[in-house]
Amino acid sequence: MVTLKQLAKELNVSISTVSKALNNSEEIGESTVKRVKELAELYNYRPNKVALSLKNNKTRTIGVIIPNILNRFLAKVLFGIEREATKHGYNIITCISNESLEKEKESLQLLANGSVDGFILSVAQESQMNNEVEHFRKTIKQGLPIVMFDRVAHDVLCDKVIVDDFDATYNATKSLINEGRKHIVFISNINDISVGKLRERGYNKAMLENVGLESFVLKIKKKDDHQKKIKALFKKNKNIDAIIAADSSSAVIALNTAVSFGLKVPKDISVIGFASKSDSNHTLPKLTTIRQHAKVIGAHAAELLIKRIQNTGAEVDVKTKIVKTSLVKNKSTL
Amino acid sequence: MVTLKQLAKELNVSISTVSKALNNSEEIGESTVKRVKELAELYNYRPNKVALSLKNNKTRTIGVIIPNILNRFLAKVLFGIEREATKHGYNIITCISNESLEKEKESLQLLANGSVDGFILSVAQESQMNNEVEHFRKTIKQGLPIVMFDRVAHDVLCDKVIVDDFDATYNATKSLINEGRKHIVFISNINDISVGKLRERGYNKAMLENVGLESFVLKIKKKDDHQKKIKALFKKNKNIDAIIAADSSSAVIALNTAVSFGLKVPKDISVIGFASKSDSNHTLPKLTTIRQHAKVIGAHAAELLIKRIQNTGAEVDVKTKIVKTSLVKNKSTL
DNA sequence: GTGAAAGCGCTAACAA
DNA sequence: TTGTTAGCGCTTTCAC
Repeated sequence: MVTLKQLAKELNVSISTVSKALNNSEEIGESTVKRVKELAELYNYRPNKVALSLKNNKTRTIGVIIPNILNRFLAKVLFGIEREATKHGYNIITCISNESLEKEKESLQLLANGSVDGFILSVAQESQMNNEVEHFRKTIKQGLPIVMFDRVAHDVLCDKVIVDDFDATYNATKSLINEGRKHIVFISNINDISVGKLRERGYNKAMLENVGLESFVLKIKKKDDHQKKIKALFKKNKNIDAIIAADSSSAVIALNTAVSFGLKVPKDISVIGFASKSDSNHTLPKLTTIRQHAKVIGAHAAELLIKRIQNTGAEVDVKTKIVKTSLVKNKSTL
Repeated sequence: MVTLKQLAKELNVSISTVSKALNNSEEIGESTVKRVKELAELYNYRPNKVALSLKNNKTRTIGVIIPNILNRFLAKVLFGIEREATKHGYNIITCISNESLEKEKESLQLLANGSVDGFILSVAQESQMNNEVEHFRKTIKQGLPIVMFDRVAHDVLCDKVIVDDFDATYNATKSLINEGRKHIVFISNINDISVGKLRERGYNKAMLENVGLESFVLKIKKKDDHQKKIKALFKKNKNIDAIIAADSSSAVIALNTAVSFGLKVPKDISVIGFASKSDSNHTLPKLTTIRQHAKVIGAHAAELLIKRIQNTGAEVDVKTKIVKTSLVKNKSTL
């Protein structure tokens, strides 16, 4: 990499002259500016990012801590973050907590050494289960803002971007009830995390509001054989006529299992699930889904963080942005 | 963030004393070391990463350029990279090229300003289609090593990690032939990229080797309705008894379509596809898959890059590592 | 055993 | 109009 020093030497001017010329300072003479710019162009000069970071005490880099990159929703949020960040001239350093509290803490600490200007994260399952939030507070106290999305720690004061999980499941369940479904089962593979619980509550509320309907919740644990559990459900309960799934795996497996059991979807049974467009394009019939607009969530998170980074001093109140889900009706419901 | 300067001031010693004490230099007196370390601990001192990077002209950061984060395989490789990098004390800056040559170039250029010590990347579709490699060469010439994985540019001199695409499809096709299948269709959604072409060739070779068998390739384009195309295939060709898919979408859709057409899988028809474990767990019957060991690929790529970064000067020959796929037989084949 | 000073690449206040 | 200097945080050589 060429440096200002080398350019200066070759041009027989001082370093600061070169710097100013490149930054279009009014101070420098026209001809000098031209000479400098030409040489810089020739050598493809780029200001050293590290030096700038040190000078400005700003890295223009965001730390993103994701619990699981193989989760389609989270990957999509990351995509949204990356795009928005790039638009504003920020890079992202990605860490994967792997749902582990320890790794989450480490990543936070490691990047809080001047590597990043702030964080965007979704809380690891383990952290949520243990209700551990001190590491977040500590980071914020150090002057590094955090924006949480999806799985947030409600008792940490910071910007948040969340989904209307409760309402989404409530409304989806109601739409199943309106179809005339009586035996609606809620299946969830994510009961340990905040959003999973919210979704269950939304379902329960809708069911409770309708006399004669009884809640029926099937919780899948990580170690369970997902397919087996759902097959067993169908075997034991022949009268199930609707499924609402809190996660895409449960939704897809439930739909495919129903089909393989000879049930007609959606005639005999409806299926709705939190899932992506791609999930719904892979099933036959196409799955009716609750879409979370992951990319939008990512973009909002990035935007909130960047605003906060650039507003240090001006103590703005923390914001919680709710990104509404959409119920996209496909062929797995009436 | 606390700096050495602040610690030095508070302790009434010089900055260099503090620095040496923290780095366990023999020069410094025992008691001083103790005092320094205690205060550093108290203030939770961490050496500023940016300053170190500037000093050492090394960032301990890897630039990763991924064409598409929503592709499960690529996401998994990223996971592998992140894990290996973290193990070696490296961070990763992730850029998503979105299959665009322009974005790929930009990311490369942007990060070549001192932000990273090297790159790991998989070539964007557009770059492969246009056979554009100059930006890679330029980056390498600038002294920033590149490791390519999966979709590689064969005529760029750099380390590579690839999959045995040709052999994998060849062998998988042979295993279908050995099952007694006669009408084996190859479906691909990735015919524009290098690996897609290799996979097709492997299939063709196996078919050509067996008299009486005829190649039948169905190419899906990005803008096509994936489900419709595959449905039409089954409608027009009632005698298809095996599918081999170059990508997971095609595999999953083919399997589900076959089932919905009343075909018994695997009695009437076998399905094999390049796919992940999770894909195969979502279908009924479970999909027989060609596994690419994405995490291993990521880990190898990171390892290769880090070795090369740390070996500057010692001009090691470029390596191409082939990570063998495994054919995991599930219930969609005999 | 401790400190001063230089230097990594850059910007900006100040001097000339 | 151009140059000198200091400083961002750190390490390291050299002096004391």
